[in-house]
Amino acid sequence: MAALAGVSQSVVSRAFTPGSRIAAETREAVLAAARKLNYVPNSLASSLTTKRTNIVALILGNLANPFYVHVLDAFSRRMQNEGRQLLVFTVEPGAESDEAILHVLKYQVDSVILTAAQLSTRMISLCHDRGIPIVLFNRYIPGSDASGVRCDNAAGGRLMADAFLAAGARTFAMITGDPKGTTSADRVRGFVDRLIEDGVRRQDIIEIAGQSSYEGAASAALEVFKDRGRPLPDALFGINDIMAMGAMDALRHRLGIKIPDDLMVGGFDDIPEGRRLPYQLTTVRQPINAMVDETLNLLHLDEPDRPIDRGIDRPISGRLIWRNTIPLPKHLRAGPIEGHPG
Amino acid sequence: MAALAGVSQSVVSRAFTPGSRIAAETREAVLAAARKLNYVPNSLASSLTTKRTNIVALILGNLANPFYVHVLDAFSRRMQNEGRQLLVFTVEPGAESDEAILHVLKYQVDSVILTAAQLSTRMISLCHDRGIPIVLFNRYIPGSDASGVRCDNAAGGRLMADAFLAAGARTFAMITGDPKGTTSADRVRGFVDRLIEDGVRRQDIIEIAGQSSYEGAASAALEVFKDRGRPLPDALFGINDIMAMGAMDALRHRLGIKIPDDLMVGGFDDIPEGRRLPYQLTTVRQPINAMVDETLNLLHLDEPDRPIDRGIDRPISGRLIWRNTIPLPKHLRAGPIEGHPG
DNA sequence: GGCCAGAGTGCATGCGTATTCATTGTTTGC
DNA sequence: GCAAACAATGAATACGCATGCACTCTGGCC
Repeated sequence: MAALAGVSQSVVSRAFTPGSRIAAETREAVLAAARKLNYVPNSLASSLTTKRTNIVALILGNLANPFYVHVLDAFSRRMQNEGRQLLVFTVEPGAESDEAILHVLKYQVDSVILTAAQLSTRMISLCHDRGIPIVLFNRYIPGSDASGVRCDNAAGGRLMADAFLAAGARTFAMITGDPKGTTSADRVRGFVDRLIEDGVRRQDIIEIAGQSSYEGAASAALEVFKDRGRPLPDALFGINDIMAMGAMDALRHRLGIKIPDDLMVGGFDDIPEGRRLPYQLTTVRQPINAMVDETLNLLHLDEPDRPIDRGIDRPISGRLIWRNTIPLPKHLRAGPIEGHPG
Repeated sequence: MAALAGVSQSVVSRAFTPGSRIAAETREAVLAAARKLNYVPNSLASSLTTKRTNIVALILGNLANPFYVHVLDAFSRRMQNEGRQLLVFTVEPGAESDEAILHVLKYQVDSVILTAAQLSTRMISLCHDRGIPIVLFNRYIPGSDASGVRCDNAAGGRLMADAFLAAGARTFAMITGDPKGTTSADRVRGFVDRLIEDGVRRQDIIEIAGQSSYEGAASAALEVFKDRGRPLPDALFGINDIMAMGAMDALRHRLGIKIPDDLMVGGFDDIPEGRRLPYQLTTVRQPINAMVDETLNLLHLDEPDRPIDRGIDRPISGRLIWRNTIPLPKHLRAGPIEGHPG
């Protein structure tokens, strides 16, 4: 202990606690001594009394989707700026997060951000009972107590349908991911609803189910359209960008399909990878930064004693980003379009 | 405290400590009670006595390079299997990690894995003095006390030179990243040495420096070759896959260069993204799993009292993976080639 | 039947810090 | 100049758990 700096342990503690009763010069002296002795306070020991660890659990399910890498990056930076760190838990894509939560509890994290798969309501109340807020990122669990931040996926699906319709498409395919997740389902719902409203016939909308990954989408798309197994629709909606990219590559390079001439493609997320030259993917942008902000708001990390927000749902609107995989309709060609390269 | 299960606190502690003196049935009873009460031991409190937190710090510099995402994923899975978790620290690419280490110390991590940028020797001894091992992943700091695991980058550079030479290239460009890192420099050194040995003239090897990212490589490559600013060499060595991919896309889509007909391209890392159809990148594979294994070996997480390994350097050989960005020389066309799609 | 070994348990203490309370020294107000 | 308010500090305690030590109880042995 650095009480060898000539003061009591209490004073050392106060020196490192902003806003505590200590003379400015004493604090300086203690900090100087600490620097000399390479002393760093043990924040785990302090958590015994304060009940705050400044550790936030981030449960990740699918690092194969770059979207979640950017989410991780965004959270990590924001947390670090506020003196907190992320404890990362990896869960197999599609698996339950329940076991991960049990480990989370051992570490006394201040709160939990869940980007992965499913979570039983039992685990949610387990955390809530201990005063640990959970925020579901980009998913929600119907009827549960957990709060969530998400893109308004249904509205985003509608935006994509609008884009395709404006470009003249009348037959459609959707390539969808995890059937258990609400995210994919909501996007599909908004998309289909809008098409039906416009008079598209149900049989002109086919669904292709694949693993939620580049490779999953590539092989699923290939399976359906190879050997003229099915006539090509006008438009293909990838339920997220990485799947749209996988499908695009497979169809172009294996089947020689031209995009957007033979087939229009739309994605969802607006991951930076989708902007790259081989893709130039028209997509619905998820406002990651706004979603991260809103998540941090719901967590109320600075107000430990605040009662936990329960069951709050914060849908945030996405925006359509026009690029090259859907021909821009004439009436939109007037001014410069955001995200459009030329 | 769950001592309300009819036993003393010591017994509860022993029930959760494998190998401690406790009757099997007592343990069962305690665990049953714990389950009923949703009790989970506070592993931070126990760290006060045991000096083990089961937390390992992972310092990341560049999540924009998918290679490090895969590294993160691999470490996370391995750690979780052994009951440990990763505490993630994000550092600006190219920045010092010193400040991050200061934060690391607060959390009393069991050890540190560093994949980012530079670290002063002062910080290294700071950790070592506290018994915290550091392993540098894919980098080393000459003359320092820290141990490191890395791909044999110089040898890998030679492999790539071999491949280009075998395919008949005589003029070369390299697109390089972080000038402060040893990784890029070693690959360049091995590459150039081999070329010189083969009689290539120095003026036939140009170096293009860019930000170590897809976008950085794309714009750097474009800058050099646009408007016929320079004659195209026979071959381009991207110091890592993501940069090779960026350069490929820019040159193909902006300048209409055909790969490998107009220009051969080689990468380094063998990230899964490089296998995708638009790239089919010939590259040097970094054996991530072996490197992760070796890192865990050096950490000796199961032997806390073991003296820290100092200054150990573990270079692991990479392997050339032939795909489509370098034409396969005739004498290699006999059998099936690993990684080659057809 | 008496002794001893050993298993199983409880008690007490320590880990490093935050915080309450009491104490001391200092300043303000009249 | 004196009382009262106040600022700064130290002593003591609590946080949740691991662990050394002492104790009890059981069974085995001669």
